[in-house]
Amino acid sequence: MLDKHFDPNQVEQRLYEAWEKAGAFRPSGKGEPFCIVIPPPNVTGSLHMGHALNNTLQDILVRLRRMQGYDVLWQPGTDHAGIATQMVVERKLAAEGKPTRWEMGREKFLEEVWKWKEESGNTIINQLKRLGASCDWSRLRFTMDEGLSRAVLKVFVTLWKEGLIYKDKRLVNWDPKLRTAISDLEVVQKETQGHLWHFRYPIEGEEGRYIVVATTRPETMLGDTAVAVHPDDERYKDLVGKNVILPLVGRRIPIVADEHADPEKGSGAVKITPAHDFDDFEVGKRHDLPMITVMDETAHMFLKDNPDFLAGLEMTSELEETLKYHGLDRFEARKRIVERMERLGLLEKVKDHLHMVPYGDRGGVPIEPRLTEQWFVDAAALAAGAIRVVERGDTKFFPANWTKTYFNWLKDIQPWCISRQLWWGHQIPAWYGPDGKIFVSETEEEAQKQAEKHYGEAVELKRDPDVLDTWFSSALWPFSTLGWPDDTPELRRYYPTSVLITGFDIIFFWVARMMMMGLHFMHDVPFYDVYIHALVRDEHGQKMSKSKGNVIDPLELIAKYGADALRFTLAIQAVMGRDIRLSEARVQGYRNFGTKLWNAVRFLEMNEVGRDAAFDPASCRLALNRWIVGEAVKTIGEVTQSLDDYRFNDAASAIYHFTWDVFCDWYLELIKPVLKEGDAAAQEETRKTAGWVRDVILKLLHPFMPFITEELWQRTGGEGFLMLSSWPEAREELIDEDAAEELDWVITFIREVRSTRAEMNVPAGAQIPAVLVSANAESRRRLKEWETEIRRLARLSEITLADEVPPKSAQIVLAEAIIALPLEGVIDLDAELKRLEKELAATEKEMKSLQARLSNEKFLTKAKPEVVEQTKHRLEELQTKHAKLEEARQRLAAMV
RNA sequence: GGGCGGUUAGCUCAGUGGUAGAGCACUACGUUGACAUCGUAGGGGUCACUGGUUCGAACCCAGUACCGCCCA
Repeated sequence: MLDKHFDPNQVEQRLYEAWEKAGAFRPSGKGEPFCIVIPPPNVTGSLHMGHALNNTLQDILVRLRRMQGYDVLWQPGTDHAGIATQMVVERKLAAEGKPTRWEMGREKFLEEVWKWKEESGNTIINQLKRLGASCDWSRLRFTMDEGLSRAVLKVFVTLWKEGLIYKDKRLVNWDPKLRTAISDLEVVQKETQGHLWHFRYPIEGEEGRYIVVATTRPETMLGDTAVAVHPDDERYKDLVGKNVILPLVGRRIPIVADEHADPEKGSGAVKITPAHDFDDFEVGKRHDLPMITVMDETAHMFLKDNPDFLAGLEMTSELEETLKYHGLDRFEARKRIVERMERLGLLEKVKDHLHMVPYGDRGGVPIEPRLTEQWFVDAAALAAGAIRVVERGDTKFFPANWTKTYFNWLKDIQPWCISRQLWWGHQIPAWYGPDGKIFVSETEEEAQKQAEKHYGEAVELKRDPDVLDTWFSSALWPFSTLGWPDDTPELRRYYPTSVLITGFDIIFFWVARMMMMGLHFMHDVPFYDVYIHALVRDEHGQKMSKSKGNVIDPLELIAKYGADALRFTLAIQAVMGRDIRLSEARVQGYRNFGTKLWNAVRFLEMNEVGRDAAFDPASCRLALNRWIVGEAVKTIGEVTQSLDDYRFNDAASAIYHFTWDVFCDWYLELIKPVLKEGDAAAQEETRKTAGWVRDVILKLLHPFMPFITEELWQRTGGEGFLMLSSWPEAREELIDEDAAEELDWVITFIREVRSTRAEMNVPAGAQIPAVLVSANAESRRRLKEWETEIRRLARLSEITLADEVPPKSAQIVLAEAIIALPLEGVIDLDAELKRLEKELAATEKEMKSLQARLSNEKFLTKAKPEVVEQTKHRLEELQTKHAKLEEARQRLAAMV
């Protein structure tokens, strides 16, 4: 006998281990392939709500397809997460009082990272298991394991040979805290309240004349190499071609005409610092200006012994003063420069200024554009294919609006900076000869050979110290995890994968790049469908963040309510294209749903409901059973179709509604009399039907709530695992409309009586008689059939037939008949009169609107015939009802 | 500035060109040996606003307002 409640903590781990031990997560090897590759969580990660949602949705699909007989592979793995992991380990070393990475050196540091990875890298995997994720863990991969690293090398070398990877000296986004280049995508713009300083730059040879430039970054002025004005700006026409003397430095720099200068903004003249600003860099290239870097890799001023800075300068006391800024942090330098300019009378004005400041998303400090040599992927070349396949529909986005976002980015794509000045990651397979000549190759030996061939003798090569952007290896994930570059059976069988499930925040970082790489190396899309899910917010719609303190920990909710409850909550709220607001009350509600199911099964168990594999629901004779079978079939159809369309919320709602509102509330209540005192044949049929419907529920619910359903399956003697059983079939021929109509009559009867009793303030415990008046033959038959059930559920002592409504009755219209509740002594006649009048009014209101519609010529001619038919039918029903109600009202009025 | 989304019950949200829905919260009552993590009944909505299309609009279109996100 089952306990009253399901205890997830006792069951989840045991079941999970049993599944895993039995190999239930492995592909069956039979049926059509179905494959999902997991968005690899960072090895540093621990499960947050986003993971919980992402993996719940994947698990739902994977479990569904498995039950449907597909050959399912859910490929798991983790990402080495270059910067994130390196930071975690650095922090750990610092906390332990160990030397910094710079002190211990690259090799030693990497040992520490690997050690950390072995110890802590699987935390999130274990957390995914708690969620119930049915990944094939025997195939767990890591972006830096041997096979995947081989894929990375091969891709890099191939793209290099094809000219799609190149090295270039360009201005890049530099994170001065992490001391590495980062890609455009890793830069976040933050609106910041700053200042716009207006500086006077003296015109050369025109004593006392200045040009005013406005800047938000005074510290960069030391690297100015021009002042730009708009070519059409009348104010400055005569100055173009002249020079200014850069204050504090003494450098002579030209005034150039360039459209970059906006006459509307500030003074209309702008200082140009090509080595510290992306726009200025372009201006510098157009006018062939020198590019002077004035900061080092940590964004401290770099002036002394800086040949670029000092080139052509005369040593003055002014310059000497400026050189004291060497080694200052950029913001301190800014302060001092502003002060000094003011002292010199060169600060015309300062205005508050709201502007965007670029921050590194990992380091959290403003990035400093920096002129360096980096490796780039020619993303534009690869993007063309990635656009084409989505345009053609080879890969579809769900919801479709993300397609546009995807296109917008790809159509304006910039070169992808893939080198990082970090240590943790795939080291770039490039070696340099003594003269700087580059040899790219998968192995050092091969590079040596190339060099020998090139130089005619063996030379010492030096390997590029940089590593690749983490997303470079992630981009290969759908094929590298399946074995590429080897031609493995898995690769042939599961690529392209069926669907990718991920968040919108990594469409550019990951989805687009997988598409580019997949097409280039596999000559086919990496996935047919891309389902983009929303963000999980707190219950007030706030983004969860540590600083706000509103983070809800999925593991806590799992501990409290079970994994099933959390999963169901996320699934039923997973509406396409809309964020999820998660509240604990909701999780609790779905935990209660589990309890409800648990007790329903418990009830069946108490009534000796078993499981008969040979039972065919088509053999049912009782309307009750034919009805519930039909309802179950409809539900099977809805759940299946919804999941096929990625409408997780609709699927979850359908099974929830059927289980609670139909199966528990009505079917189980209605079978109680049968099970207690029905004849043997009816009892047997009902037990078998109930068992069959219970199994349909367990199966339909299993992808959402794997644990409780599996447990119930086991506890009711189910063979094997529920998770490996077959998905139910929606056999439409089992839907019996007559049975549905009959049960609708019964249910309405009970509902109406209950409602009337409550309104008449009949005590809940009181048994009262009812009289069915002017019933036709079919209603009489139904009443005979259902009397026991109706009496029980409506708390009626007896139901008799009559031609007249007994005096002092409450009256309920049910189709052609009236249910009268003689309530002599109990009934409040005025209350009943009011009740009837209220119902009359509602009926009349609806009738009026229908009549208006039906008397509209255009409606009759233009609306769909079935709609017209429906409307007429409904009006007839209402007219009957109205007449009955009116009679009832008059009868009652005569008594008052 | 460009793009996308949102505005429906007290709260959180579904929803479809043809009778406005759920969960939670609320009110009343608790009775039927599955379930009080429950049951029964009930109250509560100008579907943001303004136009348009349509026989008919919460739904389609256009505009406005406010909120959110992404990109520059």
